[in-house]
Amino acid sequence: MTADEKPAVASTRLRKQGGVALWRQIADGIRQGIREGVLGNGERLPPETDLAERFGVNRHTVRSAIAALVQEGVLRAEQGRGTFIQNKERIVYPISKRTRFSRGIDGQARSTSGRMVDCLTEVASEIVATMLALDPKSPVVKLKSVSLADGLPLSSATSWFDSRRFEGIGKIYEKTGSITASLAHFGVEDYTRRSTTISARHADEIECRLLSLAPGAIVLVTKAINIDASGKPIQFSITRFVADRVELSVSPEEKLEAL
Amino acid sequence: MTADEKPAVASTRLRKQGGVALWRQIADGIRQGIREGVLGNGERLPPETDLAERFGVNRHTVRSAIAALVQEGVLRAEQGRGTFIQNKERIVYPISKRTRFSRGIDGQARSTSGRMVDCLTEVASEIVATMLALDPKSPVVKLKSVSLADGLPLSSATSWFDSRRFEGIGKIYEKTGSITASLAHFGVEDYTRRSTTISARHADEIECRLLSLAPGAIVLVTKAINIDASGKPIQFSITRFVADRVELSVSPEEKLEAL
DNA sequence: TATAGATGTCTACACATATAGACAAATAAC
DNA sequence: GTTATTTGTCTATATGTGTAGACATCTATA
Repeated sequence: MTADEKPAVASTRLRKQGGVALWRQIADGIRQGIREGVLGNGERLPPETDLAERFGVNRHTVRSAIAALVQEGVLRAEQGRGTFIQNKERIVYPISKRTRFSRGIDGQARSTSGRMVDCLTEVASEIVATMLALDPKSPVVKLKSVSLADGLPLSSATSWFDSRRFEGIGKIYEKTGSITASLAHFGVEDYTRRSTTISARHADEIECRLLSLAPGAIVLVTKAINIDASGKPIQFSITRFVADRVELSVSPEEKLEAL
Repeated sequence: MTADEKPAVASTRLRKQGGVALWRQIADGIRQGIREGVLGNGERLPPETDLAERFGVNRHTVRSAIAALVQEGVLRAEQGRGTFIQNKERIVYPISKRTRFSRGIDGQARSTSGRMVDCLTEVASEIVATMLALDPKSPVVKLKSVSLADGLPLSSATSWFDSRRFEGIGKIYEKTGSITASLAHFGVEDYTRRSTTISARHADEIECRLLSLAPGAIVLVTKAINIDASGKPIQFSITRFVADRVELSVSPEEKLEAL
């Protein structure tokens, strides 16, 4: 245990003049290193001078990065002692034929909840009408919500439902905080996922505010269609997951459960 | 056609002091707008003065953003005429039980190819050994490759194979440019995907170089295990997709084909 | 108590980013 | 040809980012 210690924080070489400040690249790097389990909860980060040398930058630059992460709640700095990890594991969110929010992250977080942000009835756009197999310009309910795990925002979702079939679903969701429970209220005993597409991009200002993210954060975007037992689409939703806190897992179907 | 025109480019409000330069945020915004189909191929971008007003920044800042996108090949600027979209559709990459690269994006690109970057035999890390169900420290073949569609880099993958079973797979892949063909060479008639996890992060310097990306670009990272007909893991791979050029699609299993 | 090691604060300077304004050069329409 | 529109280039200035060094302050330990 004398020569070279464990890497602790990966130092992939950084680049200037790319429009992304060095301190932000370093902050992202440290955050990612933590989420990938290089450093565990409560452990001490290497000293600022070490990090500066490792990343090949000035100590002040590292301090800017740390300051940002402290602001985010990822790190905790104590003068004279060091800087420590203040953190949770990245939650694995399974995507399968029977994807459900609360069931999916069950056991990974102490508490989960959904909060309604907005709900209104509107005329279906072309895309929404297609996704829900409705006539063009049918009335639809648009429900925007935020899901939390242990009090931290995990995702923000916008869902569309056939207004004629699910009128007032917003109020039910507001009470229950669960899509599954809300659909059950309208007689949907079971539903399955027909398709999911996944992409990734930077979070915009609204998402940053809604999900408590730092500028430049990444969101995983899923577009999904849920169908009822008869195969009719009942929900089209676009969900934005906080990429730093979530990992999507595409598993084989739960074959037996459907019987 | 007098009052308000179509939005053309979404102008979600920008933020300073976030460590990400305004011109980069604008570049990302325009690029995303294009990929989401707000503006079609060959169409003209609004004039720089308009964009500057729309984004609430100086014209020079917009010009920096456009310059970056021209460098990337997303836009083409012509003095006196305007700035035009120079673009391809985002390719949909399906992930299912029978995921295969060339088959997946078939029809979406005129040509697809795989190029080997590196191949070496190493001792399995703990993770790789677990994923391939091998004894700890077994010898494994590590194969790094880049996949292209129409000549543009689409993804970069690192795959591990049991060295005892697939010795020399690197040379076969180098010739064929196809994992499926290479596996077939070792008697693997068929294989299926057991699991896939998906996450997203910023590309590091190596990935930027390998995939011709601008700094700050996003990669979709999938970790997947493929198994043979008997259920034994034969390939563990980490693939980094260019988020701007790819959308992952999680579809229901192709039920009948397996019969 | 003294010392080493860690974070916190300050100054000074170089370079990148953003704003502001003016004008040149190419294109299209009249 | 003239004009309006649009991209390209230049200067100047203010602010943000990164480097460099010095020193203060807190903590743990000898």
